[in-house]
Amino acid sequence: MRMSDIIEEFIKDLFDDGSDAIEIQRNELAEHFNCVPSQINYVISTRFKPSQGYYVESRRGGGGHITIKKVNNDKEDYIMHIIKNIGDELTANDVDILISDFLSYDIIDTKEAKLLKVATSDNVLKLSKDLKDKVRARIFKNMLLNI
Amino acid sequence: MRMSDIIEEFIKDLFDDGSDAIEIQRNELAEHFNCVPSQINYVISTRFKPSQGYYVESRRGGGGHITIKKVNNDKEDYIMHIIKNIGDELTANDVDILISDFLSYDIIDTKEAKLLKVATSDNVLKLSKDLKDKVRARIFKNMLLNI
DNA sequence: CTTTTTGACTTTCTCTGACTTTCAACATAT
DNA sequence: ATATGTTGAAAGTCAGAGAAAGTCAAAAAG
Repeated sequence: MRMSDIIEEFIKDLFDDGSDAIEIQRNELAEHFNCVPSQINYVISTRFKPSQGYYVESRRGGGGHITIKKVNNDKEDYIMHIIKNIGDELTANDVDILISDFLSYDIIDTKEAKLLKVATSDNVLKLSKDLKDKVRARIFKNMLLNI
Repeated sequence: MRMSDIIEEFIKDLFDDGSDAIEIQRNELAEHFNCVPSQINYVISTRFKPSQGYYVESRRGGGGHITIKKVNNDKEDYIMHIIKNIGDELTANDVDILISDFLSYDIIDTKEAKLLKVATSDNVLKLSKDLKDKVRARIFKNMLLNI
């Protein structure tokens, strides 16, 4: 079996504890596998591309490291699923419930939550009941699509 | 973990009581972390730059010290200024112009831009002309307040 | 030919210490 | 009493050493 495949597998196993980001040290890992450090770069650039669902960051210098994040696209699936299930109308209360769900599933961050909430709040819309819930549904779904 | 990161964190924790300015003594801090004093300068110059929202002053000599102030960059002032100058109504075109200004001044990022735009677009609001521009103005201003 | 492996060279970030500058307090001379 | 000099206690600067990671092209393997 190829070195690269072994290293790939090793790195992927690091995600097994359920964390969505792991950190490695290039030299340390290279030493562990008895290969040159740049082999690690090779593995990362061929096996942990964005198109494969990973996002990579790094820092050089003393205490430097490489961080690999798993970007789960279940997020998008989940959002699409929600959007499909939101009808033509949405109350402010519905929005609150959805937002707190999203937050607890890490679908959105707190800033996005605030924006969603404020853009769809009764005070901001200030429309008649029948219009309000319809406009709110449209704004909410369209914003979600862009998160 | 790097020395610099630890010192950075320590200093940032000093702000935790809500104060917007803290004072340290370079030598004392260096001693506390068992590093050379100039390491403190390094941390300050790399982690407490104006672009990161901090303003630093110091005094040498007996009883000298370093003061670090948290400055809310004029980003907020600018946003407030804009909000005040937006009237009761706002067209989709106005929004486009404002958004591209914000982007070029780094007041918002592209994601926020998308959310602002989508939440205020004609297609999403789908309201009569007179209502539309009023609702749009309210949504836009309130979202801006939360960015 | 394509993918993998290797290593020489580069870039970035951190840490350190020697040397410099500034300030306040105290001392001395006019 | 005022001005000047001295000293010690800070903080500042800067360049070099060290610690990672990045790049790229040649060699090797498949």
